[in-house]
Amino acid sequence: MAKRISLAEADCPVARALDVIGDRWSLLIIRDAFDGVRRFSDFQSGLGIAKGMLAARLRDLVERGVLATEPASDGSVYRDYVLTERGRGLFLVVVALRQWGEGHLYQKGEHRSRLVDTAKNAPVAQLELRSRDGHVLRWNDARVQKVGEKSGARKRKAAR
Amino acid sequence: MAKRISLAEADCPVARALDVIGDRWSLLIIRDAFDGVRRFSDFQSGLGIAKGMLAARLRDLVERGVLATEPASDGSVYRDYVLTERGRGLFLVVVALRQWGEGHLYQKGEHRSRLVDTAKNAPVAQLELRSRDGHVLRWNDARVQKVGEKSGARKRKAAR
DNA sequence: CAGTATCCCCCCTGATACTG
DNA sequence: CAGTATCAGGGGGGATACTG
Repeated sequence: MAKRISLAEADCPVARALDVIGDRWSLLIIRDAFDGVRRFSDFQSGLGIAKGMLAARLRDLVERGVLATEPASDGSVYRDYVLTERGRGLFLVVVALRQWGEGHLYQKGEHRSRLVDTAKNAPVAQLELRSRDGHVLRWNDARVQKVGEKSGARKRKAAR
Repeated sequence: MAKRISLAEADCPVARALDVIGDRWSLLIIRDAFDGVRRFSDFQSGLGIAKGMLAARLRDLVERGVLATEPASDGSVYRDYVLTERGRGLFLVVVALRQWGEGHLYQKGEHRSRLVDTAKNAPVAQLELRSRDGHVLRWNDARVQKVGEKSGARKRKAAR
């Protein structure tokens, strides 16, 4: 009894997303994958995660189509773990988390890192939500509606 | 032995963020808080979460400064749970997750919801990472550097 | 190096019952 | 309604040993 509730079929994209990457380790693995980490031991030493845990998380992420295995790029007998298209789609999630962490989870004077635009080498990249005509949207400006729903129904971001 | 590793002091903003909201429920609670949910039972019925779990998660989120309690707005003896400044900072995280879930976790033809700009009532809001001069950054365009670090050191998104 | 296997503890998680 | 208390199961999570 008391089986863990699956969010995979929830009628909310946020819930479905959390069903896939809503745990302590998955997004850290994905963050490292964005950094170019591909090998088991590199994930393991970088994260300080137990090998069994790492193997389980990698297996799940592959199973859910976020990562894929391919023959090792260096010709060894082992596998590389690389982001799929679906996995690369998580880029903005990682950036958003990073931005929040930088802005809200450090003490004054503590060491921190920052996203930079490699073209300009300018440390200024900033994640923003914009409407199509270019103005920045804040929390109060955005709501959720069902696709195709007419503007009459005034639900506030229901999406349940 | 084998104590759970805390990520709270990790030297990576993503890890710190996950230490706070890296679990199955926190971001769903926060999503509902953005929707205007403030009461215990509203969270509970909306999420289908066990009461004990919900109480624990709410307590943690308050403890970590994401939510705050205040006297109930309707004058009852109970408390409301509202987002703090820090909590509101998670808006883009929720939006990013939503966007990813919408784009990658639904079958064709399945029902889905969408973010809209309430000013225009246009269902087109899109999260993007832009450099300060306005061009959209993709994964390959962004790296992480330590604050103040000169452009010499060519680490790819180290941030460890 | 890249895992698998095993052990084991703790805590996450849900269910139910109880209180004011 | 808004929780707290308690229970029970399973799996997260780490450590270590083992295999190819």
